[in-house]
Amino acid sequence: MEPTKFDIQFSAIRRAVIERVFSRMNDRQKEAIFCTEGPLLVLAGAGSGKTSVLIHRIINILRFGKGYDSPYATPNTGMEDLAFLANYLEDPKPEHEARAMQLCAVEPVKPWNIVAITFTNKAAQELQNRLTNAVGEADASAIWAHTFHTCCLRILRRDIERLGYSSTFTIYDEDDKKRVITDLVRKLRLDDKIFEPRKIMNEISRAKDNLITPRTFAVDQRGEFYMGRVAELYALYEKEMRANNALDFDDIILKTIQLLRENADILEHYQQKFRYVLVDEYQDTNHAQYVLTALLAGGYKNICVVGDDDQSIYKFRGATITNILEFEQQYENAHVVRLEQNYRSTDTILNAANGLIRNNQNRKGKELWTDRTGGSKIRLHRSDTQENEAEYIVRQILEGVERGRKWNEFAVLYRNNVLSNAVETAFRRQSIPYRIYKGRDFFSRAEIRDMFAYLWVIENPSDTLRLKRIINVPARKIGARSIEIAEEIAAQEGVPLFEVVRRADTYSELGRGAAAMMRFAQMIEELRELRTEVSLSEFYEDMLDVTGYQESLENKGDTESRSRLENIMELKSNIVSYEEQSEAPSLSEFLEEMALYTDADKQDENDETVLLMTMHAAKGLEFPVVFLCGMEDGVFPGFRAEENDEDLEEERRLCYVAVTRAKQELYLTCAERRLMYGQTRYAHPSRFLREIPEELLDSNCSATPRMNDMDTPSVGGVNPSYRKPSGLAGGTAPAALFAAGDCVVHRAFGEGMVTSVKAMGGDQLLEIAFTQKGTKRLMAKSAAQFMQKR
DNA sequence: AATCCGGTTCTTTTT
DNA sequence: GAACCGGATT
Repeated sequence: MEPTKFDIQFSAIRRAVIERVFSRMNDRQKEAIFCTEGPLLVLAGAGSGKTSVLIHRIINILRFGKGYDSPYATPNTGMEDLAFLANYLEDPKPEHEARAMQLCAVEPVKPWNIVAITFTNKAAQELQNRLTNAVGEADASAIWAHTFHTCCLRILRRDIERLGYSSTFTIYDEDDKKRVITDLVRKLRLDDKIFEPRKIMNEISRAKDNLITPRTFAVDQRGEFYMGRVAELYALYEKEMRANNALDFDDIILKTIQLLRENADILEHYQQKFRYVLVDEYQDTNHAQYVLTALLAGGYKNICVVGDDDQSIYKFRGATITNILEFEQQYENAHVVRLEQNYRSTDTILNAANGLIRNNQNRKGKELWTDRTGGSKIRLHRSDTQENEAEYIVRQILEGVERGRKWNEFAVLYRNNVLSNAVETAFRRQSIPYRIYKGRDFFSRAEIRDMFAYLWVIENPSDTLRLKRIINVPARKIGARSIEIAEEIAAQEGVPLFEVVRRADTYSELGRGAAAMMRFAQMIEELRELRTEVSLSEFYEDMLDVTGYQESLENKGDTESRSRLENIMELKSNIVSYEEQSEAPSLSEFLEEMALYTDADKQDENDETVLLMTMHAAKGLEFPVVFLCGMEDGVFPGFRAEENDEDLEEERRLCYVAVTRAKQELYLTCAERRLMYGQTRYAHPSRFLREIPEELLDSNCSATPRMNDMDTPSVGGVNPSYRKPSGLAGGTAPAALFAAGDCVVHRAFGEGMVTSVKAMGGDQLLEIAFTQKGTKRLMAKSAAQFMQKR
C-alpha cells in the first residue's frame, strides 16, 4: 500500500506534535527516542541524560508506537482531525492533549510488551519511579523494569521445575558459594593453598558466564593438572547446588538461558511478550547476559542497548567490553547514536576527562562537551603523608561548609578500601559527619546471616548449607562429629541432611546426639507450620523466641550482643516495610528480594553526611564536590595494572568514571609517602594526573615526577615538586589550649561552649556543645585551625 | 566449645 | 597494619 497524499500530510504534522512532547530533549537524544524499531546502540557518555533517554524512549513506544516514523495516518482519521492537530500545534490547550495524543498513536504498545533491564536495584528503582510519574502506576507496573537477576527470577519462578529444581529454591550469595567450594576442596583433600577457593570460584564463575557446562569444561581441560581438578570441582559444585536446591547469582542467569533454550514454548512466550527490549549499562554485560538479551529480543529484534565503553570497569567480574564494541557486528543494520552533550559537569572537568580517556586505544571514541563554560580549576594537591592528605581534604570540606555547602555535597573516592582509613580518622577528629557507602555490610553480619539461614531452611528443607550454619546456633548440644555422621548417612541414602536429622532416632550411629537433633527438627517443623498461620513479621518474632536465639544474646548482655540484638530488630523493620510494600507478602518473595538487595539500595540521599566510597561504587552517582585521593602510581593505577595495557586501560576508565562524578569542583590528592601493607611506600603522582591538560590544574606540585622527587621534597627549588601547604605549618603549630567553659567559634559549626576537656597524648579531646549543630568531639590541635576562643 | 596465637594475605565486587 | 583463618590450647 502506498501512502496517500493525506497520509503524508498527516504524518508530517504528527511528527511535529510528537516532537513537541519531547521538546526538552536534544537532537541526539530525540534520535534515540524515536528510533524504536530494530537494533539500536546508544553510546551515552557520562552525564549525558542516559536515564532520561531510556524513560522517554519507553514513553514514546507506549504512547505512539511506530508513530513517529510511520508514513501512514491513524485509521479512520479525517480532514477535521488534521485541522485539529494543526490547531493544537499552534495553541496546545491542555484539554486537547488527550485527543491529540490519541490521534498520533499509530500503533501504541502495551506496557507488558516492554522489558527494561538494568544492573542495579537502584537503577531499576529509578526507572520504575520515573515511569510511574510519567505514565501512571497501572502502566508503569506492567512494564518489566528490573535488574537482570530480578527478570530472570520472574522467569524462573514460573517454570524452574522444568529444569528439575523445586520452586522453593534457595539463593546462595558469594559467601555461601565460597563455603560450598571450600568444603568441596577439603572433601577432595586438595591443598587449599594451591586450590584457593576464591580462585576456584572465579574459574567456575567465568565458565558459567561463558555458558560452559561442567561437562564441556572437563573435556576442554582434559589432562591439565590444575584446570582438570577445577573441572572436577565444578561438576561437584553443580551437583551439590542441585542437592541443596540452590542457585548462585550466575545460575540465575544461566538457568534462565537454559530454560529458554530447551523449551521452545517458553522461549516463544517471552519472545512474543517482549516486543521491545532495553538494556542499560551494556558495557558491563558478560557473555551470558548478552545471550540472554539476544534470546529475549529474538522475536521482534527491537533491542536497544545503552552504555558507555569508556565506563566499562567490571572486567574482573566477567564483563566483556566486546559486547558493546561489537554490537554492530552482532546485530546487522544496527543504528548507532552518540550522546556526548553533558549536563552534569563544568567544561574544566569534562576537558580533564576527555584528555584522560583519549589515551585509551580500545574504545569507540567520544568527546564530552557542554554549553556551559567556566568552572573553577581542578585542584591538585600533594602532601607529604597520608595524614596530611586527609587533613587537606578536611580543610577543604570545612571551608566549603563555611561558604554554605552542605555535607552531602561532598564525596571522597578512592581506588581501594584501605585508603579510607586515614580519611576516616581525620573526619572523626574533626567531627565531620560521614558515611561509608558500601555494598552488603548489613547483610554480611553473622547474626543477620543466621536469621536468613533459619528463614531459608524453613522455606527450603534441602538447604543443607544453611542448615549446618544454624543447627547448633545457639548451642543445642549438636556437635560437629554428630553432624558429620548425619551427613554421611544423608549422602548414602541420597536424601537431604534435614531428612536424616528429622529421623535421627532411627540411626543408631548418631547415638546420644540423636535426641538433640530430633528436638531441633521438631522445632523447625513447628516453625514451618506456624509460618502458614501468622503474618511474616509476627512469625519472625516467634522465630526469635522459639529458636532461643534472642534469649541467648540477651543472656550474654555485653556490648557486642546488644548491637547484634539491634541488628536483628533492624531486620524486623525490613520485614515490616516489605509487608507494607508487597501485595501478597510471602516468605519466599521476601527472601528472594533480600538476596538481591544491598545496603546501598537504602542509602538516603538527603542524609546530611559526606560520603566515602570506592571509585567503583561511585559509578552512576554525582556530587557537587569530589575528592579523588591516593592519586599515586602503584595505588592508582594499581601496581598490578602497570604491566599490561588492557588492565591499564581499565584503570584509566575507572579514573574517567571517578572524574566525571564531579559537577562543580574536583580535587585530586596524593601523598609522597604512604603507610600501606605495614610499610611506608614512596610514590610518584599518578600517571593519570599527567594526562590531564596542565592548564586545567591548579596545583601545589608538578605532576611530572622528577628523578629525585622522592628523596628531596625541595622547598624553594627551581621546580619544586612538593611544597608544604602554606598556613598549616606541618601540624607543628602550637596547640591552643582550651578549658571547660570556654566559648568558641568554629568556622563550620558556629558558636559553642567547651563542656569537657580530656588530655590525650599531648593533645586535648574537647567536647563542645554548639548552639546550632549539637555536641561534637574534636581534637584540640587539629580543630584549632578552624576555631577560636572568644 | 571458646579463645588464643601465629601465619598469611592484602584490588575493585552492580547481583 | 589489620584482618582473617586454621590449628592448638584451655
